[in-house]
This record gives sequence, structure tokens and C-alpha cells, in this order.
Amino acid sequence: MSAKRTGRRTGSPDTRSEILDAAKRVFGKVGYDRATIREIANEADVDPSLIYHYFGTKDQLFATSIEIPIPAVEKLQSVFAADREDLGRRLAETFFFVWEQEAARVSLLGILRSAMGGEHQAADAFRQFLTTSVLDQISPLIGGENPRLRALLMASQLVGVAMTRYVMRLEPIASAPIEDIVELVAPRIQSYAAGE
Amino acid sequence: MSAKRTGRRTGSPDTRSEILDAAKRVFGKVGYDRATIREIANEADVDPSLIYHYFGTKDQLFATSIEIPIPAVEKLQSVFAADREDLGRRLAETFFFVWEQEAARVSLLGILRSAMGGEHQAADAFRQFLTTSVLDQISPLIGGENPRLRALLMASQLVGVAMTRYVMRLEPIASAPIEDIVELVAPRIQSYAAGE
DNA sequence: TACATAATTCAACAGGCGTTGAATTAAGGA
DNA sequence: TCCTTAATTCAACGCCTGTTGAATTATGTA
Repeated sequence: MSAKRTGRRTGSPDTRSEILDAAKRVFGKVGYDRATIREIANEADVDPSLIYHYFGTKDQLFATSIEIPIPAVEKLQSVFAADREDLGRRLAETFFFVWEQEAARVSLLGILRSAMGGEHQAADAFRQFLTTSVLDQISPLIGGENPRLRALLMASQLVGVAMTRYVMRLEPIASAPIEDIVELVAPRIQSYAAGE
Repeated sequence: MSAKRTGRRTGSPDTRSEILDAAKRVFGKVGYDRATIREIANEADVDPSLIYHYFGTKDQLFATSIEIPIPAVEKLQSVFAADREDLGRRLAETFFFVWEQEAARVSLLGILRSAMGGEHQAADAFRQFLTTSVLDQISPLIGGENPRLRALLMASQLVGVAMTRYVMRLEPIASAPIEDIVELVAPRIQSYAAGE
């Protein structure tokens, strides 16, 4: 509770990172619109104007804080190496594995919340990630007609579960063990991948 | 373009309804947060304070404008009369039939957008609708273990598609004919209903 | 016709927001 | 040690928001 003083702090604290973390938390909790610079600054124990010093504007701060977490992207690559019959399960497992991790979740929540709210940057980021990192990779592995549509329907199922579990926290999906969910979801996702 | 005059208008226009329609449109387009009273008033060609005269507060206006459209609820009832083997298809068809109608869609978009944004009223309304009007009715018809979880997963798939098609407008799901989507989604939803 | 009441706008308020520029303090190299 | 530069806060701006109260005009009833 040391009283705030003006001027540079002693030591070499990585204040920039603390701001970014606070931003992710707040954006994840309430989305872009309801998140205020002042609240983020407060959460980071910092003056609001310092945020502008480091990130320029609220939009830019948001843009910086919604980069898809690297571990998530890496994990994804390994999915596409799997054999076709296993694609559904691997996809579901990876998806929830990432989401269950606190650090990734706050970022993803921010993206999802804001994208659904119509925030352009978030929507674009989400669209692009889904298109290039998921659809483009999955579609070729899929049999039957409309492979791209099928791929997006797989993704829709996962997004739907993320919505109900992490955003809206609907029971009993919110507190069910992931294993149960994967067990039920995986076969249906897989069936999209198999022609007919 | 008649210049605005003060005082009561001539004739008997149902201004209240016009305000409500405008509210639905705006809430549907941008969600609760970004929607401003002034924009709604403008859309309804009315002074902002008239909205307060009729609806009291922004929250109350929102609450009034997100009642689940009656046709939607009625349609739903007919689904549960169906035989079990047809449940998936009937559910999917009904769901999209309602969503494809302009009037219902703007309301549903408002609810969905705002619920995802964490707006309490919308989230509660959505939760309650899903619980009492969907889950409570579907669960008893479902075989296997965790019937309630299965029911919610069916709903998740539909919500996921609504998100990608109507909210985020992701291609190719956004402009695919509903028949194609139903054709693909129905069997997977159905398979949740059948035990294992 | 006179009058109560409903419908409508005008003008303003306080509060919160994103943002900016100047002032203050510490760190690090010459 | 001095001085440039980076980190940090202070104080304020202009704007937009939800909201309110008084003023104005029409409707419907007695």
C-alpha cells in the first residue's frame, strides 16, 4: 500500500507486461466495450496515461493483447499430423486442453467475447485464425461433399461448447469434467469428417 | 422531412411500437453496450426523452425488447411432439426456420450478442429460455447417460452455428442454403439423443 | 366549448470515457 | 559527476452517455 509517487520507479519492474496481463484479464472478463482504460490501469496498479505511453491507444492495446496464444497454435499443428480416423478426437482434446489453461483462456475469452460483440479487430482476428489455421488445414483431410462447410460445422460445435461452458457458464456443461464432454463431442465431430 | 415541432403529434401513430422496433433493430445490430438511446431515438424518428417516457430506462427498454418471439416458442412446442427418431431433424429445422425470419432474427441477435457480452439481463433471459423451454423438455426424451449434458450439447451445436452464420457471418456457413446445413447438422444432433 | 390528460420535444445536468501535455523522478552512459 | 533519456504520475480537455424536468401541442371527455 505504498503511496503513489510521481516519476520513475526504483528497480526494473516489467511494467509493460503487467499492463498487458491486466488488459488480458479485463478484456477477458468483460469484453472490449465494457473494459475501460482506467480499470485496466487500476488492475495493473498504474496510471492510465502510462498505458498510452506504451501502447498508444485502446484499440492498439486490445490488438496487442488478443494475439492467439502461441502454445495454442503449436498444439494445433500436431493435430493435423494425426490419421483421419482420429481427427475428431484429437481436435476436441486439443481444443479443450488449451481452453482449460488459465493463461490462454483469458485471451481467448477476450477474443470470443469481443468478436461476438461485433468488435471489428477481434472479429477479423478470429476469422483469420479460423480460416488459415483451422479451415485451410482441415478441409483437405475431409471426405464427402462440401468439405469446407463440414470443417466449419466441426468448428461451430466447438465454438458452441466454448460459449456455453466458458462464456455463459451454463450448467451442467460448465462444471462437467472435460473428459465427459470430449467423450460425447468427439464422435460427432469425427462424423463430419467422414464422407456422409 | 417535416421539421420537428414540439408537443403531441397529430393522428394516432403507434410511436411506442416504432420505438420498440427500432430498439430491436439497433440492439440486434450492435448489442446492448454499443447501442445508445440517442441512436435508437434517431432510428425511430423520436426524441430520446420519449423513450424514457415509455420505457423508463435503457435496461427496461432492453428487457422489453428481448422477449423471445412468440412464434419461436410456439414452433418449439411442436418439436417435442415428434417421435424420438426424428427429434434431431425437427429440432434443427425449427431452429433455422425461426432464425431465418427477419423479425425474429433481430430479437435473437440482440439476445445472443448481449448475452455473450456478459449483459446480465440478456444472459439470464437466455439461460432461462434454454433451461425451461428447451432442456427441461428435451432431456426426458433422451436415452443414455447424462441426458441433460447431451441435450445441452445439442443446443451448443445449434448455438455455434447461429454464431458463425448470423453473428460472425463466416463463409461458407453464412451463405450456404439452410437445407445443406440442416442436412449435415441434423444427424449429429440426433446421435446425441440416441443412447451412445 | 372548456378542461384534464396524454404525447412529444427542448435544454440541460452530472458522470464517465478516451486521450493529451507538462511535470517529476530514476536509470545509465560519458 | 553530469546529463540525456526512459518511466511514471498529475491534471485537465472535450466528448458522449444515460437521465430528468419543464415547456408545448394535440386528443378525448364532460
